[in-house]
Amino acid sequence: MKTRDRIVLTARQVFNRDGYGAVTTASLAEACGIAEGNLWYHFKTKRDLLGAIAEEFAERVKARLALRPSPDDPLGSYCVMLGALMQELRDYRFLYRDQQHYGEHVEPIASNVASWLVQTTDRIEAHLRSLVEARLLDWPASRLHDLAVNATIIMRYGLEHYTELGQPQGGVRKTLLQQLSLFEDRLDADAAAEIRTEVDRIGEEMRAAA
Amino acid sequence: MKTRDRIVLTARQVFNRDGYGAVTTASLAEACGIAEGNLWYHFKTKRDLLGAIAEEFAERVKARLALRPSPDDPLGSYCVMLGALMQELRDYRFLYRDQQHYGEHVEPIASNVASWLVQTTDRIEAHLRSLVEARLLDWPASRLHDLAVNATIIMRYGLEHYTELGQPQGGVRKTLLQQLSLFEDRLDADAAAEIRTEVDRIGEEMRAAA
DNA sequence: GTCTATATTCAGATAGAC
DNA sequence: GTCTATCTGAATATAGAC
Repeated sequence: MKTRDRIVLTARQVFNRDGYGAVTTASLAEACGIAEGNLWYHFKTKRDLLGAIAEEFAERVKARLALRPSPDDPLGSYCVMLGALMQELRDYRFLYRDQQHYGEHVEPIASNVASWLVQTTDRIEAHLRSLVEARLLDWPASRLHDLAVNATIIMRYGLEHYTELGQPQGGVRKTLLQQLSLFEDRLDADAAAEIRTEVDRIGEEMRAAA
Repeated sequence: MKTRDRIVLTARQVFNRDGYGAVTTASLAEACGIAEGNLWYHFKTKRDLLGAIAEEFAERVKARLALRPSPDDPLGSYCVMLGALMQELRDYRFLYRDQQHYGEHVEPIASNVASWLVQTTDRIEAHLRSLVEARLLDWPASRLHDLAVNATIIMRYGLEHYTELGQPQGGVRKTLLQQLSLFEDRLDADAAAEIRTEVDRIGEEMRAAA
């Protein structure tokens, strides 16, 4: 693996763990196993390194927003979207969390974050509507948007919530189950069981890769 | 107003606006209209100043957690709790938001935050149960806890959510309405109307005091 | 209690050898 | 491309006069 790529990867991990502001270039170089000066060869400023991570992030967001509901398999495609969203939230957690600290002017995030959030809710709403159309979910169309907004907030902040509770272990699974609780009672029983199975699988998979 | 109190008040405001880490002691002194050296007379370190704010905060949390449902007026006492919670979230926003940056070791927050959060959910659940018992809300007891957790997350992170959406104006009102959408369809129509009236009042009051 | 002047610390960044 | 040595600037904090 190229040194530059290793820096980007390592930086993302330590930023997620310790926070962008708390990570010094000295400690980052040590974590990468290179001299601090070498960092400045690959990235002219700490902010440039952040920009490289931000571009990676933008690609992931775009790919995730492309995950639309499939008419053949509304349940499966919904679960795929859930997995991609939670993985993104965990892998780029510091970007979601430390905005205040690294400042608001990191492109391409700054000019897109509001739009991405709107689209995220929009996709969630589309998936839920697809479940309604397949008669797996009994939910009035007029209240679908509110449900999607609630699901967005629960998932967006779920990991932070369980960390604050002092129970970060299995946060992905807990977050997804909490989101499910928004509408599980109106869900077809078999569909609910299938989602729960998928949630356990996603939670397990992401616990392993943590 | 004593200089010390003015420092604590001003610091809270600029920390909320700019973030704890982004506020330098120089800029804080300027905002207070005093010399920087004077700051060090009143507080030995920046962290001590943070501690003073944190103690104020702890008092507010305790007072808010004491707001239990009243059997005489379940609806009114619920609305009072909502108002107190949102005001606390807005007045001490940076404490909720910047934890990563100021570090986790600020007492009395560090050792209490998890417990406070549990109790917050517990109180919300008690208020909702009280609405159920008064037959104003139709909600199964078995799903009451999930509802309370969802309401907690929505309110805890609502202001951040609308800020991220680029729509911070009226965030308190929007957050409370979003929380209401979790269960409004199962709520007695008159009760729902009364809550909406109160939400508008709280939102207006807190917009004025911003 | 409040001020001005100064000290300390350290993170971010540069220079130049290898 | 990587290293060591060094610089700069800003933020926190101290000293001591008023």
